Amino acid sequence: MLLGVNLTLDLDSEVPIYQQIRDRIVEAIARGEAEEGDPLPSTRQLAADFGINFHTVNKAYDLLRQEGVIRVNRKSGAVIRRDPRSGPPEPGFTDDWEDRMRVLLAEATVHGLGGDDVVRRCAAMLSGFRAEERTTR
Amino acid sequence: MLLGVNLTLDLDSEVPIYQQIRDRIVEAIARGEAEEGDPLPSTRQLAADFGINFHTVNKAYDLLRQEGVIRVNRKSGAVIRRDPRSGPPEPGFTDDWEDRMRVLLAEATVHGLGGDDVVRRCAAMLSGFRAEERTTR
Amino acid sequence: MLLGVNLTLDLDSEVPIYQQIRDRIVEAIARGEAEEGDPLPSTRQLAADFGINFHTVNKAYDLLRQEGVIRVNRKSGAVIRRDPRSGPPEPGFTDDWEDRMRVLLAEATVHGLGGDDVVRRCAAMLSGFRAEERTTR
Amino acid sequence: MLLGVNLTLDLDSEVPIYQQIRDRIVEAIARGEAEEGDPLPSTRQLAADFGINFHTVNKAYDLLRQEGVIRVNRKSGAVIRRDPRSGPPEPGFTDDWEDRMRVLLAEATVHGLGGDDVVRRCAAMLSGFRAEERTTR
DNA sequence: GTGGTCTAGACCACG
DNA sequence: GTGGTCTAGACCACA
Repeated sequence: MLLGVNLTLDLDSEVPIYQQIRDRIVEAIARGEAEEGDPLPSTRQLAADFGINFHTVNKAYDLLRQEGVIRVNRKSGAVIRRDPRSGPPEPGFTDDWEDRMRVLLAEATVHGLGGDDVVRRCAAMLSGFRAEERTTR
Repeated sequence: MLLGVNLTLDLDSEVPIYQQIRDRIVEAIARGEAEEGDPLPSTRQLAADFGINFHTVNKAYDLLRQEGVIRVNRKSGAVIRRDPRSGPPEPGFTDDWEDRMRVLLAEATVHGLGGDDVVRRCAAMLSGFRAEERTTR
Repeated sequence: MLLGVNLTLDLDSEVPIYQQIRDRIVEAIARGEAEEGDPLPSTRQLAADFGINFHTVNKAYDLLRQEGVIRVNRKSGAVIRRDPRSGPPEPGFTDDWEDRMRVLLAEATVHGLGGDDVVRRCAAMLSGFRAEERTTR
Repeated sequence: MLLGVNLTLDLDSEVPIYQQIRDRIVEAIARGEAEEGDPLPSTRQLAADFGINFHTVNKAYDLLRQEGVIRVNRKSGAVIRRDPRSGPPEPGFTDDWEDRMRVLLAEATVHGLGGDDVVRRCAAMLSGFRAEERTTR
């Protein structure tokens, strides 16, 4: 699967570019567009595709490597490391994740999104991941 | 309701302090600890309580004001503007919120948190908000 | 304690400069020259002292942060996080450490350093740490 | 003694492959699995066994040759040069070795491994070498 | 004044 | 051809 060509970045966003790259790749893996062992574009290639500096891509890949999402091999570049359904999360991840989720849920609540509505939207997005997964495979 | 005394900030976190203040206040409102019209602590008061610069608190309040969560009067200071169940979210909010939620959900999926587990945790946190709400009123 | 002025770097070494900075700081902490909460020089300051780029120092500090050795605070810069005697090592550290130690011990053995000699030298270096610790405090 | 079949390499490790080969061979010699004059597998043979480039193996052997661990004859290939107990280390080796050991010991100290614990682990690994040595001969 | 981000370009290590 | 290191300088976010 050719990852990288279908990423959409907003170079003017306040969200750092390297963070956007990381987010898009995590989403792509969740959607099942890339599975364990699949290669990512080379840092310089991806940088050229988006007209950004390769160091920026490098930082995104390094972040993904620290998170255990990809492996970086000197020869073949970066490849997907984790399969979406490869066991329970690392201890420590869930706590941090719940903290961030709590803020996001509180925000929805404060802005008038009902609890049922929120849960429905989350479930929809999650099954959206699985639906794409079935299609692209 | 005395908001502010029970805020917990981590001055060494990588999350900006003004963001933490904003997050804690949003959470408190979601939990129903403050309703429309309730006053927030003065910026100088809150800054003194935590030994931080009052400009930092100012920035947090300004962010909340931009988000439509509080109103700032010259005389009476900052007060809660919205009630958690006072109507549907502003147009534009939901799109942005879903973008951020999608990243968080993808992250959970990639790290091996099952969709059912995720939905269950979200629902639990949301009903946690409502439970506290009932108690504190 | 003024850390940084007494670091010695070899800019021509094959060992990356950022790695040398990291190593020297770890050694200084082991020797007790800096304890929990002590500040490190600012990245730009340390870079200027050695005539190197601040990005290089940045990378060293980032490495130390990932290892849990320092905290990086937006206001006050980097400070020592771990105290040399603050509890057992993280799980996973020891395995990796033993792998590296095994190679070093094998190397000594192959080059004719006797096991007793090796153990004696290690013990001497370790008590050297403690001795300095006692002196500088 | 058939060296090479029991080497375990991690092609995805951040440690260069040639370095891993060198490390494994040094460990094998320390364990007494090979003594002075014993042949190493041919570079092409070893490369084929692991599906790696034979230049990589070449680099590892060249490194070992520079370190004085093996001799390379045009005809008979690479053979072990030193016996683990064939005399004192070369001048210069010990200084360099102690520098690297100091870093490793400092790291253990900083991460909370006690000095006694460290010495005990080192002694255990060293006698592990000698135990295997006795068995395999 | 602190660290963080991004760009740009050079050189090296690895395989 | 791949990633890693280092340099250099600009601009921004945070407190």
